[in-house]
Amino acid sequence: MPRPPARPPGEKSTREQILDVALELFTDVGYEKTSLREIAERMGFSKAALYYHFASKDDILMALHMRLHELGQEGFDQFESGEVDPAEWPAVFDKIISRMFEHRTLFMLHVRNHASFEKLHEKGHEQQHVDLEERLRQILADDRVPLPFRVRLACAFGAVMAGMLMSSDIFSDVATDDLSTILQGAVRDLISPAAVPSPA
Amino acid sequence: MPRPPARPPGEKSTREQILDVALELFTDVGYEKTSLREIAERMGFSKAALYYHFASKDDILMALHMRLHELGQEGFDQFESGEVDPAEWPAVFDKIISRMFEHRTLFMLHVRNHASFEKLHEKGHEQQHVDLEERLRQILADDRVPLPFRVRLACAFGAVMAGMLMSSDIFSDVATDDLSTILQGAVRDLISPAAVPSPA
DNA sequence: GTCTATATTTCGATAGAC
DNA sequence: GTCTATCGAAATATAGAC
Repeated sequence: MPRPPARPPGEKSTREQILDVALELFTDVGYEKTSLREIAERMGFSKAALYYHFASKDDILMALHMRLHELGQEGFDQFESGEVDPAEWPAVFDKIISRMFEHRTLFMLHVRNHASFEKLHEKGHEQQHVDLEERLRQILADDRVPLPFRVRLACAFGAVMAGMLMSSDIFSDVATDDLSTILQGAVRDLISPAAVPSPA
Repeated sequence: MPRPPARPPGEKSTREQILDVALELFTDVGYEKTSLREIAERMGFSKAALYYHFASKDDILMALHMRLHELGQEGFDQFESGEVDPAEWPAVFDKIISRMFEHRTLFMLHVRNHASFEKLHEKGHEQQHVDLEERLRQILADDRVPLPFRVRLACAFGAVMAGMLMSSDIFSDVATDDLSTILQGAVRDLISPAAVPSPA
């Protein structure tokens, strides 16, 4: 079989470098507004060269989608395995928040380009994988969990997103560890069982 | 002076109708992906007719920006007027959440098209008004307020956003009043003074 | 206020040489 | 793996009639 590497260790493949550049541009310029010419320019080669590494522009976006998807698998597996025990959620969330922080750009990419990702889903790019967003949707729609709890769970994700968003902006001075700790405390107040009134 | 109306009461002007259509399309298709042809089609007239009501595509987006901006003025004025008394914030937030809920699409438009709005700001579309986002930024950057509190304030906005996002999706069955109440409770847990540990 | 027709630009994608 | 050159599609915007 063909062996791809023969690359100095610790050095990224051209393909991965393209994805890094695309991630940055797509996130703060927007997917539609970012042209392949712009990506190629930053990479130091021509637009056509991109087509050696990716079949299309959509293909680049899809590759970034997979990055997040693989990341999310582990996190969500913890959530869904076994029974839903709300008492455990804060602890589980602590880990999830840390992981989200490490790859916050990836999350922001999705928030900021929601429409483009939906188009991707509709088009021929059918994949047999269960979408990350779809899994969250299922958890939030689970009738066995009281509604206030589920809403607060959604809020928790939103809160972390907002914190991450600001971390690269207003709170950029603050150490990410401190920020992460504050966020964990906030999420605890949101979804710890004591905070959620049980329905009548 | 010229008088515009002569329109049956309760009926919206063509300009406002265009904005309504644009708001919907920009929000769930995306600003860049939405073509003027698509807007015109829904309006029942041709693309060129749009240019009678708006100078450019950007001009439509700007008009929608102003809608949110006017909305935000009142809310933020409460926040900034007088001293910053954290004890009052939860009460103030209750009102703000209600207002945000009424116009949630407008907020989602901004979240989902952040890059496009930034472009608008850079371009020649200089306006003398203080941007809504800029005002929030200033509040969150105010050193007189302890950091954990400010981060939690950011979280509160994120939480409400997430709740609103889901309200048109997973929680679409739930009455908006119920949802609003749950959100208010969640925000209280996030930013009530008791919840925030005072710094050492 | 709305139309048809068209100018202009930009972009994604392909072909084929090296 | 990267290049130059180019095609074809689609979009914004304008001109001028009605």
